[in-house]
Amino acid sequence: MTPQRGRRRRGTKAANIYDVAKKARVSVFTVSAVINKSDQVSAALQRRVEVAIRQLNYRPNLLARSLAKQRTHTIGIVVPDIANPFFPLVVRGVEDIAQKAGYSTLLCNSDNQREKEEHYLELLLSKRVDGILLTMAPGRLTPWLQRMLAEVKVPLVLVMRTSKDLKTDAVLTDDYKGAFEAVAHLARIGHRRIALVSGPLGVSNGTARWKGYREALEANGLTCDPDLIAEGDYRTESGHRAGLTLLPRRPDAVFVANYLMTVGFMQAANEMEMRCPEDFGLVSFDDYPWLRCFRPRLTTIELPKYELGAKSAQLLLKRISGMQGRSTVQKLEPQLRVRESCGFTLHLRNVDRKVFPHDSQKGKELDVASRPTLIREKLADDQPAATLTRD
Amino acid sequence: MTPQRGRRRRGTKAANIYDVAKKARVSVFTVSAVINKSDQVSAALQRRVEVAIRQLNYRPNLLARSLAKQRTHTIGIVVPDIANPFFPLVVRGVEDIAQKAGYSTLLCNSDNQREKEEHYLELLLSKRVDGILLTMAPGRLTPWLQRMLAEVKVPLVLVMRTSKDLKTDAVLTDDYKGAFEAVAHLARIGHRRIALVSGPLGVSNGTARWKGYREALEANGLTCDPDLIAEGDYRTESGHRAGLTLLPRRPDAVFVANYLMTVGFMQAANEMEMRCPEDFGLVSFDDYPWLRCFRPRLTTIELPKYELGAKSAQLLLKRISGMQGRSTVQKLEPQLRVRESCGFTLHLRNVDRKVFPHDSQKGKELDVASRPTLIREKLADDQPAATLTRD
DNA sequence: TTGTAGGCGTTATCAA
DNA sequence: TTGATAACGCCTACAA
Repeated sequence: MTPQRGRRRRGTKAANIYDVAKKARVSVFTVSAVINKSDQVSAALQRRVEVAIRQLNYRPNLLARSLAKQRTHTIGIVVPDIANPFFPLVVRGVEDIAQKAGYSTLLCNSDNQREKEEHYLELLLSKRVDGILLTMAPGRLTPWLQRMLAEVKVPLVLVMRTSKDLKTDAVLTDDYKGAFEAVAHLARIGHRRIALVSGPLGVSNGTARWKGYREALEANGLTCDPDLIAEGDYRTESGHRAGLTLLPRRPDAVFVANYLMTVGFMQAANEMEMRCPEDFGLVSFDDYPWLRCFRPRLTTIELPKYELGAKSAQLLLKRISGMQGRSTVQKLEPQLRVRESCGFTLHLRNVDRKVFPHDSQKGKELDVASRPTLIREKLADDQPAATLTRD
Repeated sequence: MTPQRGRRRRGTKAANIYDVAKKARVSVFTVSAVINKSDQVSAALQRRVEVAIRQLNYRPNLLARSLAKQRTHTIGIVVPDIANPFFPLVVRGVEDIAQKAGYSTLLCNSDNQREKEEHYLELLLSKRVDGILLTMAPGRLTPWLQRMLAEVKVPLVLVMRTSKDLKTDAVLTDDYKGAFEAVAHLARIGHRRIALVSGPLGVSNGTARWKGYREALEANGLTCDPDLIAEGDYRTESGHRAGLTLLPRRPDAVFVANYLMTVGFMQAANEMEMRCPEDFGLVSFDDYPWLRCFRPRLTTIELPKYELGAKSAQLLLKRISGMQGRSTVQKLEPQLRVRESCGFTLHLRNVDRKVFPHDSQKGKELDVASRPTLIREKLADDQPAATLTRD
């Protein structure tokens, strides 16, 4: 009993490969071969098929193809929140690489909630994506899911955060180092009471940045005062709360572990009528193009977001195409970008101005609240012990 | 000849519905009914099936389901660039609504290139998405694709930009009105030579904002000087170029049609050592939380980004579930947020200070370069002829 | 209530 | 080179 494909009510649905075959008076194999450019079709038939395809406005059904080939050419990416300005560039990096390789990207927002995350992971597995990129929510993975991910053998690459529960590939930024540099810089220019607005400690990079902070203090002979530490959740409001708590304790400076919390922190400072860098120095994590043109211009640790996404996707695609070998952890280099929120020039004024010939040439007062752009940048190039940019 | 489903080499591949059926000693129908909660299964069998599902770690293959049901429960969204800070919130709005309705979201970046966009649209059609959200690239749609979109009858909602070529639903912000308000505000506070950094005129909201600018000038008895207009492409670099071109012509103020271009523009101002609002007033389009805490605090036209995405998705889902009726155009309301970049207080200083009792109470000099937060906000509430927020 | 078998649109195997 | 036909995994009319 051969299936009676051809007898479809014409016009109502999209043409399929059988329709094309019939119209071109060939078999479905031939059509399939033409579609997949399998060159083992005579030129004559090839042309006939192509004509039929055009006439019927035929478009291969990738769903059916995926089912047959057991390959969806789709990857899933689960991030906490695409609206957190950190992630768009990461996702863009992913999407660029994926699309070049013929893959589509399914986007999921977990809001850092384990439940949502697991829901999405299951969904992605059900959709039979070829691979998954994951920025894990805090907390531990359900053993359930953990087992499932292992059994199903879908390539999985962790992005930005690692997990004890998942022994897979990961692509990270070196957050320990970044935080260390940030705090070391603050210490170097004379700050003593350095506060921390930390990310959630349930997340690997939260603890990494926290550790960098602590060890940088230690390395600079400063003691770690618990009263100067506040744990946030990487969202604006937690930075705001941290500011309200910390600022009254009069730290010399503060290291804030991500951009959104810095925004909240600055908001708190505004409300309390405290100014940066006059009243407190600040180094923020994660840089954005617009930070160069608003004041106070933030001193930041730049994280290579696009590259992070791109590398993650590249690794994932390699795994998808069968690359074997132990799981890998790549760490990308962060970069200290010195501007004025750290209070650098504030200190310089009292210390040593002759280092900057450029300064006197300009014949201007070195006013922190104005735009000492060139001065700061010049200086950046001479900074030792840190990776700096010419911003 | 019944298909011999059951005889699969066990262990190597995921279990399917036949495996479950066999293990539970029932038919596939029963399994399917259980999976889809079709309640017409006796409790006993139901339990048997559920046990089998658990034992086999069975997970329905949504690919196969989609193929059978002709429904993928997936929508595609094509935006110019998710790394443009405008879009993440839009996408987030979409994703939230979609996921609540059981839909997944395929993300595509067109870079405003017709070619990429069309590539993605075709891909989405081939993937048989149930609907498409599209922020169109400049220029006209290929007649080819145009016809195809019509024939294939996939619900399509335009987001943020309309098109003459596509007679479908659209959800927009009222950009004409927003631009008008922005420029009218500048005129109202005394600026005469008002420049424009426009978006691409090949895009509907580019021309809408441009028109708003022109008519606001007219309404305020100002003439439109072509030398004070620069067309950008919504990206940072074009704003930078516009700044280098426009600033030497000494406009009183400038209206910049989106945030990224404002960033570029401010960068140019920095390089030219010109200050905002002292040397030029500025109103930017599109607001962000962090604009409240860096100086100059930008006066902006806020666009409801999240809502834009959410409404688009809602409309799309309705169409997907069969809603009939003529195509719709929804316009969301923009909102003027007065801060200091427009030069408001600068003018106030010379005009009328008594309006602000709060000011004198504070016993402070009204210094534009510092943080006249409360003053500005107070004032905002009294502003007529514009939708304002208490920021 | 449960089972059977055809259909969804491809790919892939095996003959011819 | 081509053709016929069995997977792929699920849904669902129709039968029992």
